[in-house]
Amino acid sequence: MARGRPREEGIDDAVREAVRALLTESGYQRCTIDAVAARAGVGKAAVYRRWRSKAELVFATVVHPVELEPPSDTGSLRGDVAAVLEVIQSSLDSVELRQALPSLLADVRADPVLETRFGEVFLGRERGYLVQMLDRAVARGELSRRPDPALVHAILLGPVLTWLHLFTETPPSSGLGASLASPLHAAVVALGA
Amino acid sequence: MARGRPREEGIDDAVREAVRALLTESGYQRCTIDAVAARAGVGKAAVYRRWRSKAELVFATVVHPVELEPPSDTGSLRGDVAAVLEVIQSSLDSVELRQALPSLLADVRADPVLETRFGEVFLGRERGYLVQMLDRAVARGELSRRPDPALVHAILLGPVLTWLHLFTETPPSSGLGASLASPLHAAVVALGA
DNA sequence: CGATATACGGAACTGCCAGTCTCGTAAACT
DNA sequence: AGTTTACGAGACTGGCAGTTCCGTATATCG
Repeated sequence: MARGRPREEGIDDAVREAVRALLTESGYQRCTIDAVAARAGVGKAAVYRRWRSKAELVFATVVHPVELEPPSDTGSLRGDVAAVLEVIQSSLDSVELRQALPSLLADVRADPVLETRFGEVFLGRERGYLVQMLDRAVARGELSRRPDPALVHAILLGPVLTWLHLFTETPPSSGLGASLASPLHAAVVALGA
Repeated sequence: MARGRPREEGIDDAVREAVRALLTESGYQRCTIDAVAARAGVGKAAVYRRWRSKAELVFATVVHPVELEPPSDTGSLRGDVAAVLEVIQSSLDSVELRQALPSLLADVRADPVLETRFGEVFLGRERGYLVQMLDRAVARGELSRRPDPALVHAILLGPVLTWLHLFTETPPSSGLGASLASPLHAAVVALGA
């Protein structure tokens, strides 16, 4: 049984909401813990009682809750690739995440615990889905052998990530995922030929 | 004519060398200006007289000097794509740059002047070369129309960048650029069909 | 009931680091 | 000789992450 005064309900959500608002309004650097606590109407200690660091708080707020649904079996590799690209893109294009990502990645890289968790939560899960997708394609006879999943991962995730975080221009009107689906399908096919 | 005591020769190089050493040994965060100045046997003022900020110093040390040579005309789109991938990869896989890039990108994003210069130096030049490559392919009849250069840029740069900065695993033994050449050539062909 | 354990907001405090400024001195120009 | 700018050294400012302490509130255990 839990001893002492229990954690107050609602503080977790209030803090996370404050983080999202401040990230959107001011970006990662000016989203300070003091500002977050003030905005949430909470003491700093209550924040640090729940998350070990700013990076962990932001990670838990904007990355962890992203539910990567397993992309459904669309019946063809082409359809599966298009679906995966949509999932990847939609998981990356929230305003908060685009604001936070460069600095967050830097901080995550500096914290071994967070780096491991990032690898598992973000990359590992996505990689697993890709393996399923590739195995289905092999079973259908669309690929003669299963290509290196890491290469496929880089080929599908890389262009989306790079566009959203390095390029300043707006994505093509048809949508980034849609524009990439056809060429990247061809790339995967070439890898598995 | 220059008034007053002239800048001392060699300080620029000594500082840049100290930056490279400290980035390699300790990473961006612990590569502090105090440490750089001490290592170079120089006062902090001499550093700030030459570069406006830490981000600008690191940028000038590890990004600016990267000479992106125009990829030569290999006679085929396939060869050109392979050559471009090699240039991109080799411009990104120095130890210092891999250590610095996440934090450097975050700092560059926060400084409008640097962000503009980064876009011109790094992205703009590369983009120009891609346009030349695509125009040659169209002239040869390998592509029926010139695809959106920004999409091609994302497709070629994205996988390399993502692998080097997000993935912890080592590149395939044949080399990252070589492994990506064939599938990404297929992607470009699909885009320009 | 009282003792204990944990939570709360508020605020003071530490430590690190980027960036600025000052001092005494040196090296060029006019 | 006088002016201007550079130099190393080091003091200083300011912002922010993270810690600690205070007075208080709320739970369980005996």
